[in-house]
Amino acid sequence: MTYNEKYVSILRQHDFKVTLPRVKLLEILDGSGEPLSAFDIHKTLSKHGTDLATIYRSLSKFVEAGLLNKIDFGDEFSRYELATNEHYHHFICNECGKVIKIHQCNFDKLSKDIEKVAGHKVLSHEIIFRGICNECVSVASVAH
Amino acid sequence: MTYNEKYVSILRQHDFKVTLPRVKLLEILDGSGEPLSAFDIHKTLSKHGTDLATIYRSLSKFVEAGLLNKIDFGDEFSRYELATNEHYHHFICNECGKVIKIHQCNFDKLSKDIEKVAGHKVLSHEIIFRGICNECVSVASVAH
DNA sequence: GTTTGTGCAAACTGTTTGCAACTTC
DNA sequence: GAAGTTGCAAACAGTTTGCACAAAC
Repeated sequence: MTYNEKYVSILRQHDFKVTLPRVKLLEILDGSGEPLSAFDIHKTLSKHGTDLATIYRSLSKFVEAGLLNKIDFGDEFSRYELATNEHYHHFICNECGKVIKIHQCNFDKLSKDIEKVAGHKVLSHEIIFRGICNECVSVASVAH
Repeated sequence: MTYNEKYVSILRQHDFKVTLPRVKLLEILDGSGEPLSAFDIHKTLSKHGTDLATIYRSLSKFVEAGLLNKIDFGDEFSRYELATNEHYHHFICNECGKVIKIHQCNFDKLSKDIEKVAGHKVLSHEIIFRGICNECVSVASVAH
């Protein structure tokens, strides 16, 4: 079987065996602009006969290997996205549920402040913004 | 039965009937410096014969009423804390697991930036810091 | 041929729900 | 006494695990 070379080489680099469920899983996550749940991925992968258990097993191995990030928005399930070098956070639209990347972040300064004032060593931070996305904002203003 | 007047009046203010599980639940959360899970609360309340289901029911009603905040740190369960007017975030120590309130926050500015640049209306934000707390930092430095 | 991954079914864990009995107001 | 709350048991949803077979290297 011949797979998309991009994902094959990612898998090889991490000493993972190359299988259809894994290649497709990476392809799906890479193609999606948003973090996806195991269920989201299963919607597509089940067409190839792939089981949810297999998806969960790959997801957790890939997170462990640093290939994926696991994200928790406080709703029913965890979501996963490809890990990159970019530093960003997530904005969730209250209206449409869309998840948007936010690149603005002034946290180096804030982390240093916390370290100085309280003495805690800050190693990482996650921010979740909630509100109304630009598209839903304009829909609302037209409706009125 | 006679209960701590503080929690009785909170319940009355929100039109909740005053019962032992509810008064004690508020008392436990108020007494704890940290957000607690339903299980944590059950550890104490089960001594009075209170069921986990009752705790979950009260927690979700209280969250809905704005009395409590529900917090998700991405581990197995949700945590709850009394809602206050203070604005703060959470720091989780990687070593001891302690949850510490962080009052520093420069987000009004950042939120305005996001609104200006991307057009999303930011209504709220949650930040989770992770690292090593001041106590664990000093233990580590002594150990070396 | 050894190691690793897979599908299937069953288990597990945090949370929710149906219901009849019981409290609160 | 009407409305809301409780304990118990059973259900539920997302996730994990045991196992025998199969694919990757």
